[in-house]
Amino acid sequence: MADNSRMTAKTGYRTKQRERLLAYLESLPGRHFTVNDICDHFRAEGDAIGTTTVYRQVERMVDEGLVQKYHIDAGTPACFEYTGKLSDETPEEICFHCKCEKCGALIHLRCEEIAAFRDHLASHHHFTLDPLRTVFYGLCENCRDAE
Amino acid sequence: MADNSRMTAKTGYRTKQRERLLAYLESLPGRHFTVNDICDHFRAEGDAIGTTTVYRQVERMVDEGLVQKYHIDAGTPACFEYTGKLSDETPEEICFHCKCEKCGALIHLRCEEIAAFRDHLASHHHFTLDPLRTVFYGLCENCRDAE
DNA sequence: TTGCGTGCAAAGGTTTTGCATGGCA
DNA sequence: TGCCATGCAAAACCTTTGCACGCAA
Repeated sequence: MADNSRMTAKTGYRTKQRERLLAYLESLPGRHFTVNDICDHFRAEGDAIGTTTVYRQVERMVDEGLVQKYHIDAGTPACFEYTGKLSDETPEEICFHCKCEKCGALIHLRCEEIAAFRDHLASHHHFTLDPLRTVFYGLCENCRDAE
Repeated sequence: MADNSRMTAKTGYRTKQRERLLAYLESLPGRHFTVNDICDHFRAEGDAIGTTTVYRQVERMVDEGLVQKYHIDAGTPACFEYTGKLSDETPEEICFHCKCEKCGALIHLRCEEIAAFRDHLASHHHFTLDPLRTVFYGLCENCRDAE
């Protein structure tokens, strides 16, 4: 590890597909996409990008820190979200996810209490919470009221 | 929905496969299994249970609240853990789970900050957190130090 | 020119579904 | 008896890999 700001190691080519993909994800920050969502978008545009390419490029962007990958549930496709390059020192910018067990709604959360809870876990229970992997399950407002 | 304490609606049959499955999971509480693990166990015993049946029974147990389901990574099989029937009305008895992504350690937590965080989610974000389904992923003390 | 990127096809693995049979109540 | 549960086979599904061709540097 410990390779700092230099990313000379492996920059990769700037292909047309990568540029289009990046521009699309960048245009909708904070929104979640599956690989299928992305492929559908470009197919609808009339200039499709191969599924394999999307998988490989998105994986590369995750490695580069431009895109976050979330595993919401087994059996469902992985979700990707453009966040831009985040510093390791500003984890507060990362948002957590709440998933409704009933209607399946996915809610983004970014508040101080969560960060505080994370700090509590670290300081009192020596557990480093991973916001990218952790999903809070429960009931959203509508589904709770409907019960 | 709104079927309260009566579970007369759908109790299901008590088949031999279900009893054996339940007895096995019950005998190793807190340990997690994949469907394949379970099938291998019974195949080794010489009296196999069909994969489809295991999937269906385990899913039913999750619905009944006897078993908890979570997944570590996309592309890997889902994990199941026997927890027994927990009451919805006794949150003090409910503990949260932290799972180390590296060594797989499962840590049980029960502290006031978590309850406070849960209240915050409910009052400020209108989200009712389900402690039985939610697993916090991250790094345990040892694995974090080893990084 | 060199070598990575692309995309089709096919494989890999997990989970679900169709359907005939068998067992519980 | 009626109906659910079982389990085999096959499908559906997400993701990865092999390989020939094309494009960036």
